[in-house]
Amino acid sequence: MALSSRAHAFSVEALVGRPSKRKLRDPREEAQPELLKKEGGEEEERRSSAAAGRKSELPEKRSKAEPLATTLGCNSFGSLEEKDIIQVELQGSELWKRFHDIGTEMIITKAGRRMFPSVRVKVKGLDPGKQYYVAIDVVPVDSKRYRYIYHSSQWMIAGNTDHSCITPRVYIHPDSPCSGETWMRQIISFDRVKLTNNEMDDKGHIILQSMHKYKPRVHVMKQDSRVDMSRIQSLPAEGVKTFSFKETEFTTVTAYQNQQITKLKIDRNPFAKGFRDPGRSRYYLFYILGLLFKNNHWEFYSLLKTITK
Amino acid sequence: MALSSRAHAFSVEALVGRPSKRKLRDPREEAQPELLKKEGGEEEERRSSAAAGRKSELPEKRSKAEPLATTLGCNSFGSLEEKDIIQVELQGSELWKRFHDIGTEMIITKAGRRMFPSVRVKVKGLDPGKQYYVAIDVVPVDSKRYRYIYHSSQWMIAGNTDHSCITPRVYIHPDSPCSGETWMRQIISFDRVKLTNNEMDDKGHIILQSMHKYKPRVHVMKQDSRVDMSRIQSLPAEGVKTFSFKETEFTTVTAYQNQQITKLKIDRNPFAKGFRDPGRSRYYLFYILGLLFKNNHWEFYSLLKTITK
DNA sequence: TGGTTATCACCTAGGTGTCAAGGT
DNA sequence: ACCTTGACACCTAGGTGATAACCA
Repeated sequence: MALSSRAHAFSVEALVGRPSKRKLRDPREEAQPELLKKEGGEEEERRSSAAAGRKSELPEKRSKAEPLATTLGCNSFGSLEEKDIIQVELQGSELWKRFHDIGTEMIITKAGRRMFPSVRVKVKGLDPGKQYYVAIDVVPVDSKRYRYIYHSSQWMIAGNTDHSCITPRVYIHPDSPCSGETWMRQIISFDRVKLTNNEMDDKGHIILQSMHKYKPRVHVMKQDSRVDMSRIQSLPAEGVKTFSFKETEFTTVTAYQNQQITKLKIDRNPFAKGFRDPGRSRYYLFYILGLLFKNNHWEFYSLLKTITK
Repeated sequence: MALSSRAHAFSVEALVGRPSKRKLRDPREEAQPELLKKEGGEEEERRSSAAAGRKSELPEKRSKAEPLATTLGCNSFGSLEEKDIIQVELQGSELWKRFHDIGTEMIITKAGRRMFPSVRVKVKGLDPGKQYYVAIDVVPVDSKRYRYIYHSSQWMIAGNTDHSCITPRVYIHPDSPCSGETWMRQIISFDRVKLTNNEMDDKGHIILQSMHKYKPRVHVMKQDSRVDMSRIQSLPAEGVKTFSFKETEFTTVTAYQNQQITKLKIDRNPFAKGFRDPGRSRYYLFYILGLLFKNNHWEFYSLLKTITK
């Protein structure tokens, strides 16, 4: 029945509170999957010509036609039996770019932490009748370890790391396997992927090292009934189309370094709503209202329940 | 800012409250999947001999060895390439039986309602290296409509219904497809299946008619790469092993009829914890404590937060 | 010093039975 | 008279950044 000292400390803090400095910004983008943005998906390991086409079928808030790299090769999957023009478009790339301009950071924890923003894509050019797996992994951008310099708000190289001996874990999209038709009809979201710094992780999370630069990659694979894809932990050697997006690069951290990143995360991630400034901490609200209901705790509580809904 | 009249009505109700009549019972069973019980899985459409074996490897609270029907047929999947002794055991059948003895009721709603208890099974006898789908559906037990007679606490036949023109929807376990090895290593839970009375449901829920008797069936199917199993809404004609359990029969309702069922659900379903009697309704607790903290709402609130954690 | 960890208050998301109102 | 519906209080489950303690 004793008061938690932590709770009290927290509430005092809340009373002092910082004033609201939040900028007014375009809401949603991450929150509303139905608002699609067109962005370029760049195929990795490009072996064949890539057509840089312009895309503008869908309306955009800020019309920004970006070059869209499409795959036109005919050597994928080791056969010629399909049109073979697979495109992958990043969704919500406006938000990704906003983070990228600051220097995206992703928290990694022992238990596993989701990415925000999450990787969401639309795929085109699949054979509607065929079965595909869609997967994601995260690979190092370089072999450097980084350090954040507060006074200059910059990331500096702080050393070298050899990633070559670790094969990245692959997260297979839970809808896999699924027909090309179904994949193409929906936005493919990897919002449940978790990143961890625990090298002994046994929950299938993606294992990364803190203070390093990485980029997510999206893979599209045709079903191979000889392999139990649902349980593999690394990619098959062939028959895989791989895409990545410059704006999704990030630096792994165990605590945010750049406060602008923190602010943007709080602003956009619904789960961080509790840290958005105005009305921060119900303690304060409760305290003020408490003064108004000195003699009727019952109505006090009822009113609070109603207001804070 | 006005007080919700509903909220007030509810709180008055809470003050009056019913006294606790809850019986002391064995906790968990549904809540703890790691406590396994052995029960008989009875194959439907039995074409071949079934061995009624005794099972007692695992300890039971009330030792109750039940006949376990196993499938020994050799005509499944249209081939002889496997051992073909698939067993399916219902998990948590103690709880199912408790409900069954009263007369299990399942609520169905327009939006879809989960089952409680949920169907959880263990499968044996699969080919570890082969891929399987595991699915569930719910079929009528008879063609009768039922009515609950309060004063006699009994279900009576109230009319006839023709179910013959509707094919039941199938819910494919989200882990499907998966290797026999993986299926056999885990408890297969269908806790996310939802039942609905909305014939126009477009969310893939299982559509049932209220006031009718049904039973869930578990299906085990070998993967057929020619069919996109992930999207089918009805069972394939062949290559399917089907199991059901007498104790999982239930009557569909839109509101519970038998109060013993309500009590047992509240007792066992974690999501109904708010209706367990002692301490029911925080309103009451808040009110009493409010009297003790007449002059310090701040500590009042802090204390409550601590206690109600 | 600089990075990591566990715990916390605060959220989102959604599964319960209750109740009053609606429907047939 | 009996069944259905929708709003609601109350939960479970779990995703956030803040914070302080910890560690090398």
